[in-house]
Parts: sequence; structure tokens; C-alpha cells
Amino acid sequence: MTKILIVDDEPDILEFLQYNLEKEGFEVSVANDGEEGLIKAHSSVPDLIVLDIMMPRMDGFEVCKELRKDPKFDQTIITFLTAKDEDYSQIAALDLGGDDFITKPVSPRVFTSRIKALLRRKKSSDSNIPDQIIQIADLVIDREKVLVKRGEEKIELAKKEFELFCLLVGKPGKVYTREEIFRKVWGTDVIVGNRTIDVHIRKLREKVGSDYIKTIKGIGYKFEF
Amino acid sequence: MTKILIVDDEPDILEFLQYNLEKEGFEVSVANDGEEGLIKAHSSVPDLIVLDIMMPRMDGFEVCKELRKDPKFDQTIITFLTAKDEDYSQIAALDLGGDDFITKPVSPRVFTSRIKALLRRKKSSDSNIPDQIIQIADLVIDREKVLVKRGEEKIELAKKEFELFCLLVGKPGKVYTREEIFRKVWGTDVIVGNRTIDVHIRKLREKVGSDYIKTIKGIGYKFEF
DNA sequence: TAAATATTTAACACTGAGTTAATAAATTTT
DNA sequence: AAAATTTATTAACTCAGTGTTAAATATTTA
Repeated sequence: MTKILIVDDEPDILEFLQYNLEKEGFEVSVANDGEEGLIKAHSSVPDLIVLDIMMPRMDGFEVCKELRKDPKFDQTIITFLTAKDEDYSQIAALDLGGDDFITKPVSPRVFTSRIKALLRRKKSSDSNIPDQIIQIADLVIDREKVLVKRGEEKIELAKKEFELFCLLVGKPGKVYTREEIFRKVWGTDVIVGNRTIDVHIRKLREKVGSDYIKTIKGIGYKFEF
Repeated sequence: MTKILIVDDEPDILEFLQYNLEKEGFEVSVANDGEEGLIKAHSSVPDLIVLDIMMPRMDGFEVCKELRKDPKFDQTIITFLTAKDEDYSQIAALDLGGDDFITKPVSPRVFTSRIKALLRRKKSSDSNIPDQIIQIADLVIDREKVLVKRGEEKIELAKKEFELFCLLVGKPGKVYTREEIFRKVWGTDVIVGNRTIDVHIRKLREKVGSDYIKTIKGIGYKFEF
């Protein structure tokens, strides 16, 4: 059963959307504001979340940003809902990890078909496209299997090591600052001491070889081959 | 926590804006004139500054100009506030390094959403938009990779060298005074001896070639090809 | 639960980027 | 052309930033 969560502070719209989606056979839950939305999202882990942008206290963008911090919503589609006259930048929304942008008012037909299209897109990407395998230099990095190989030799990395390595390998040559690394590997709310990155870098160098990761003093680290 | 500074000489407006922004969860400080604004900006380094243009003694444009001299405000968004009937050229404002232009009177909703939109824009540009690659003469300067290439040869520059080089390359032909270079590369709070720039210029010439950087005696340096 | 593994902290060593200082060279002013 | 000013060069020094190691926590696994 496909679960959908709708978050909107206007009861009329909530009811309207819920009615139309349930008619199509979806399992629909609703929330009246951003915080309630977050809570319900965490408890039910929906396949798709419809987020109104303009809400008191916590707007849709913030909810989205919160959700995207948690990997358990990696597979969850998020679509924003906005009044036609609010001129929010759609780009900003998509940057935050939104998948679509629906403008109010919207007809039931258009709405449900947009939702279905999104779910289709997800389903196909779920099952068909294999998780990407990066081949670079003499390394193979398999995100899905959490595995690094050099030639035939398997290199086992711990979680954090792997995440850090993936980040660097993701854009070879790009210098990641310590701050950037903290944000992207550890997240904004975790605070760790400033030798932590070095230690992880050291272990990576020890395991995958010391030639790949280069220090740019005063700036950060990069992957190079 | 997102810090916002509002600078306006009209107490009513100040209070109105402060109230609405605090309601949205921002950390708001206020100043009654341009000079106080500058002082408070320097002490708190806000994420966003709202500047009334029409103020006694020091107007918003001047404040903006002052702020933009200091690289510590490079990441700070500045938005101007103006009465509908004052027909200031918005272009002038944006030239001075302003990011937006809000016309009074303004509804709380519109005001807060404009502010939020600006902050979002900043946040996304922080992380997403790839850094630009400059191609000039036979050089390629890649800010993201912190790398300079001449042909196929990689030239490795240290942090300060790279920053200095980027500054000069950013506007080829423009002569940067020593003062300007200090401000933009070292920042206003760092004080270093006056031979420091020469030494860095020397290293740059040694690494990238002595033809690119030209000394304009008594004035400063420029990049030329 | 204990054992194994992963992650973080803390303490100290090391390195070179950045700076200074001293002197030489170039340019401008007198 | 001498004096004054500004920039170039060189080498030595200093410390912020990084590397390393081992021990302390946290987390996962058996």
C-alpha cells in the first residue's frame, strides 16, 4: 500500500486532497502544520509527502530540510504545494531535496495524475537503475555494497570512512573544506572535535593507499589520482 | 540561528520589522542610524542586513559601501528598504553590493517571505552551484579544485597565493592597491607587515610565470596577459 | 551479557605556509 | 646625481594546521 502524507494548515485543502487521493486507493494521513508533519512522517515513513510551503511556525521548506537530514526518507518523494501568486523560487525548493512543485489551485485530476507520475518515476528508479558504481583510477566503489576494490583486492571500510571516501571520490579534484566535510558526512547537529577528520583521513590512506587523498593545507582535502 | 540586523531611523518601522522577524524565529538586532548599524554589524556579523536608504548623517548606500569593503561580510545579504515614492535607482543599489530592494509600505507576510527567500538563495548558493572556472591567457583557474593549470601542467598554489591570484585574475587589467589586496585577501582584522604582499607576489611569479603580474609602482599590482 | 568493532578524544610531534626582517635593486623626487 | 621612496629578493623564524598514536567511548555483533 502506498502511503501519502499531506501537510497543510488550511483544513479545506487538506480535506480536498485527502478525499481525492483516498479515492485513488492511497493510504493518506494528514497534518495541520510543519511540526505535526515531521512527527507523522517519522512514525509512518510515507512514500510521498505533500508539503504546503506557506505555514505558520515552520514552513514547508524547513520541514523538507529536516526530513532530508534523515536517510530513512531518502526514498521518500517530497512535493511542494504553493499558491500561484507566491513567487517562491522553484529552484530553491528543488535544491532542498524536493521532487516537484504543485501550484494551487489545482484540479483533482491534475493533482492525482501528478502524484501518480511521481510515484511511477520513483518505482522505476527503485527497481531498475542499479546503485551507481564508481570506477576511478584503479578503484571500484560500490555504494550499494559499501565496498571498495582495488583490482581484485577488497578493501573494507567502516561506515564513516566509506561516507567520507564517497564524498571525496564523488568529485575528484574538488577540494572539500573541513567544514564542508563535517556538514556532509557528520551533519549539522553532530559536533565532534577537530582531529576527527584527520584520523579518518589517516585510516583511509592506510586502507586504500596514501596516494589518493591529498591535503591542501589551510583549505581541506581532495581525491586525486 | 540566523541573525538579522535592521537599520532604520524610524522607531515605528524598526519595531514593526523586528516583531515580525522575531515571530519567525530569527535573532534580530536593530540600529537607529547608519553608524550604529555599522558598529553592530561588525560586532555580530549578521547573516542578513536590512538597510533603510533615507537616514540622516549616513544613508543606507554608504553603510552598504562600507560593509562591502570588509570581506567578513562577503556572505552577508544586504537588502535595502525604501519608500515607494523615493525613486532611487535600484541599479545603483545593486552595484553597491545590495542583494534586494524592498519597498515600503510592506505587509508582514510579504516582508518575511522576501527575507526567507533571500536567505534560501544564499544557503543554496553556498553549497550547490559549482564554482566557476576561469580561463584566461593560457591559464585555467579552478576555484573548486583550488588549482591553476598552464596547459597540462598543474601549478600548485598555497592558500594565500591562490586567493591573491584569484583576486587579480578576477578583473584582468584592474590595478589593485596594496590596501585593497590586504582588505580582500587578508581581511580587516589581520594586520601584517607591508612586505608580505611583495613576497607573495614573488612566489606567484615564480610559480605561474613572471609575465602575468605587473607592478604599477606607487599604486599596486595587476594581472595582465 | 560480553566481545568485537567503530568512532571520537586527547596528547604530542611535525611540517611548511605565512610572515618578518634585513639587504639589494629599481624608480621617483629633490 | 644624491636622497628618498618604493619594490624585489633572500633567508630565517614562527606557529597554525596537520599527522600520528594510543587510549577512551560508543556502537554493533555474537
